[in-house]
Amino acid sequence: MGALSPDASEASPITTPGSSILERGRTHDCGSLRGADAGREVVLYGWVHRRRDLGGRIFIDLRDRAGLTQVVFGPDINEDAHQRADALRSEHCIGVVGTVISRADNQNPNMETGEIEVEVSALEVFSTSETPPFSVADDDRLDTSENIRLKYRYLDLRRPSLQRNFMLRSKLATLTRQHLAEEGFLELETPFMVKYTPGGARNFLVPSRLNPGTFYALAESPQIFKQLFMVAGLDKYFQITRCFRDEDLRNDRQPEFTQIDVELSFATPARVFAPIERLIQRLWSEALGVELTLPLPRMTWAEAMGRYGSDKPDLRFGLELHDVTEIGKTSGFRVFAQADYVKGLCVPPEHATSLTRSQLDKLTAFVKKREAGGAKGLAWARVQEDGSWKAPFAKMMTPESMQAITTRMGGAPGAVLLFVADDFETTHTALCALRLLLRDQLGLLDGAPPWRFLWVTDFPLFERNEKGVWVSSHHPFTSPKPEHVQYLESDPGKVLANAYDLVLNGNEIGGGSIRIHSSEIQAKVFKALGLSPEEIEAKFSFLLEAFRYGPPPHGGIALGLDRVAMLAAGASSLRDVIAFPKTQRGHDLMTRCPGPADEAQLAELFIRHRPLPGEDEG
RNA sequence: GGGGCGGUAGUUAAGUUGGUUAUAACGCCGGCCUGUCACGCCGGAGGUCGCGGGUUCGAGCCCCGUCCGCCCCGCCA
Repeated sequence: MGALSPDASEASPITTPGSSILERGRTHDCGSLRGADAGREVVLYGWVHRRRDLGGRIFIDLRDRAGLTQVVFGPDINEDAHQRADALRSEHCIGVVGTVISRADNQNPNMETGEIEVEVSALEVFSTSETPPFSVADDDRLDTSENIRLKYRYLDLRRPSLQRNFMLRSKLATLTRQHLAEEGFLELETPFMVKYTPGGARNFLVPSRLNPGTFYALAESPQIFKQLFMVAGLDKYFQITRCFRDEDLRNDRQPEFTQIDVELSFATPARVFAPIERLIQRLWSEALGVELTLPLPRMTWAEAMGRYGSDKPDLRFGLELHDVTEIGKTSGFRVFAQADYVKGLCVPPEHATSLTRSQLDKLTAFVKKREAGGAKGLAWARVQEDGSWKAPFAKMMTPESMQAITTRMGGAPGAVLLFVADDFETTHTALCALRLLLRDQLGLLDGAPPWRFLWVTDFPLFERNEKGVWVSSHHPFTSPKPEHVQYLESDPGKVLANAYDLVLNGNEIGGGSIRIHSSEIQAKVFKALGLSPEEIEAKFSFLLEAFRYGPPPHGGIALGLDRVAMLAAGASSLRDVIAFPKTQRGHDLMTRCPGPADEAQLAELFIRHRPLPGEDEG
């Protein structure tokens, strides 16, 4: 992995005193020498990973991004080099000339290059390093805070584990280009500086100096442009491109991120899925050595919500939701009888033993929290040996209903049943959150399959915003399923879309749709969204105008390269696969950005800053 | 906008009921060491307790404000 190509095939003997080791060129990287290379004279470049000074013998682990090689200094090997090696410290950047020696019975099995070491005949210190704020060499047990890492990002990026992430990311990007090109896709570019589009994600604004008082927006995605490529007949487009969204950040959300953006004409969902599945299969095969079977599984949004309470279910483990609403109606227990939905999880006996009373109380408190759905409560029951329930509310339930629920949920003796009874949204949100909490608390991923991909299809076309107004779930150009066009006016909530997400292990890694190419249907969708002709004209006139000139049926998808890389690398944060990420407050701690602009610059842009909160006017 | 956790030596952490010289580990510096591989041994240096204010005879510790980092909700595909 990540071999660095040599600058010279073999080290030439040093004939000129003082000749630079740099001039000679490296013969090998620090990860490639093996026993078979014994006897060669080599030139290596790298950083001092670790130093072990035994007095008459100084060992240095020399590091570059390809690996580590032990180099040895001694007075009997080379007096001058040994003396100068005395001053070597962590992270000095050096070059060495030396002879590869087989370590025979003294090999280090923990190192890839442990069969050999290099006896150094000449050392050149290219540059010294101050004591680093954290140890690059202690990569595997890194013990420092995120702000120190981000402030010294160039040192953080020296850590082998992060270098592995970025070498993997590079491979994913290269394979993506290669694969999509081979599938006949054109790599085309779209502008970053675009027209501001209200709605959807908040845009970053870029003031126009040439047009005072006006602004570009940084593109939140190439969406409209890729559709225009289709109108243009540049069928089968892709791009690995940056997108910008001025929204609050998360572990898996950065203000600028990279999408693998794809669009094709004469599209059906299946024609979008096929090349993307082959791409995913190739990425996993060639970058990770994992063979995936195609087609990837598919599930409708309704089924995903019903079985997992989520539109991005983690399929690596079971613990599915069971619907017992109907049985609840006649159960005698008013909480169940009066709820819109009663659904539950069945924790099997082998995991239920750790669910003590105090644990169950904690789970109850958890589902009541706002961020976990804000359910009114959690009802729990233990299935006894005879099939009866031990539950605080058991005496209010009819034996028949308890038996029916146990059967429905597959509750063996010893299992714990957990119920939420609430409206649709709360019930599913709470049980989804609970399911994921139990995944981690009960270790349900032990021995689970590592990669579970899923296409989630048939999303609702609209959802209600906080004001109860219908808004697009995806974006306003997403096509309704043909058989649902009839409900656009009468019952918008019932309309499903030709929209889909690609989910991996409970993470959304991509999403797309078949677009509307019919002006009549587009008009109906705009109408359902309550957009006036004036608004439509102001926001989308150029696209609608383009659609007057023979737009092909088309559709596409965008994959989040950062998230794909994060999951493929086994990283827990997007920051570990983005070279120079922002903090949760959008700061770059290394460059101290964002920062104020000086008055002259603002004046040139005809911008005056308003008083900040707490700042006096003028 | 909201909730939670955190900020003490270069780093990571401990710091009792508010009490006299703020501890430890790693790192760093000096010395010794020819087979280490997280080398070892001996010695040493190192502090704006995030910042500002307050309470107090006395504040790392209590109170108010503020900044920063992380996780989450809202927001965002």
